Amino acid sequence: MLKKKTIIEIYQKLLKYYGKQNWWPAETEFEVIVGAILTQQTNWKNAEKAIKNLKKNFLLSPFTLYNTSIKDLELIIKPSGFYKVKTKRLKNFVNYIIKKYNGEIIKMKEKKEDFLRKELLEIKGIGKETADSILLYALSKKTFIVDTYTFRFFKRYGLTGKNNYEEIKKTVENAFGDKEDTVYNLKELHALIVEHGKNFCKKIPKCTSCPLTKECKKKGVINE
DNA sequence: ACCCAGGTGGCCC
DNA sequence: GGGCCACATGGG
Repeated sequence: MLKKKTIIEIYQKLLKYYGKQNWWPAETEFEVIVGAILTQQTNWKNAEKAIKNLKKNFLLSPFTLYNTSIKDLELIIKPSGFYKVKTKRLKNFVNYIIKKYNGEIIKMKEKKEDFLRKELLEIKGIGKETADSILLYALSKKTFIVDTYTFRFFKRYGLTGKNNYEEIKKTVENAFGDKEDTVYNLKELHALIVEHGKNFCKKIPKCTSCPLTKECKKKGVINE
C-alpha cells in the first residue's frame, strides 16, 4: 500500500529530474476543455492541429462552437482523429455549459468539485480522465487524474494494492492534503508522470524485460 | 508495414 | 465487475 511519504518523494524526484511542466498549454479555460476532449487516445500534436483550426475559425468559445454545424466541425477537427465522435462530444459539452451555466466557465467554478464531477460524468463522451482533466486544469479544482501512464506508473512501482481509478486518485489526493499549493502540485505530478511515461515504463507489467528499466534506475529518476 | 497516442461507450457475459 | 470492439489521424 502506498505511503504518503513515498508519493511525495517520488514527486520531488520527478520534479527535480524533469523540471516544472507548467501544464496545461492553452490560452483560455475553454481551450483546456476542448483540448481535453480532442486529445483522448490521441497524440497531443494531432489534437493541437485541430485546436489551431478551431482558433482560426474563432470557435474556441461555447456559443460560436454551439452555432457551428456538425459537418463543418467534423472537417475542422479532423486531424485529431475519431473526429465524428469527438464532434459529438464537443457538442455535448457546449450544450451542457450553455444550458446550465449560460456558457460561462466562471459560473461553473463556483460549484464544488464533487458536484461538477458528477455533472461532467453524465455528459456522453466525458469519462473519468477527461472529467478530472477539466476539473484540475481548466477549473483548478483539487483532483488527481489517473490516465494510462498513471496506471502503468503505479503498477510498475507497486504503489497501490488495488489498481482501480478511484483508489489511486484518492490515495494521491490524500497524500498531498489540503494546502495552498495542493492543486498546483497535483497539476505538476500528473504532467510529470506523463512526461516520464513517454520515456519509460512502457512494457508494464513485463517491466523486467523492459530495456528502459535499467536506464530509468541508472538516471536516478526512481529508486526501487 | 506495422505500432502507438494525455479515452469512451456499447455490447457481451 | 471485466473483456473486447469501434472510433481515425499522423508520426516514428
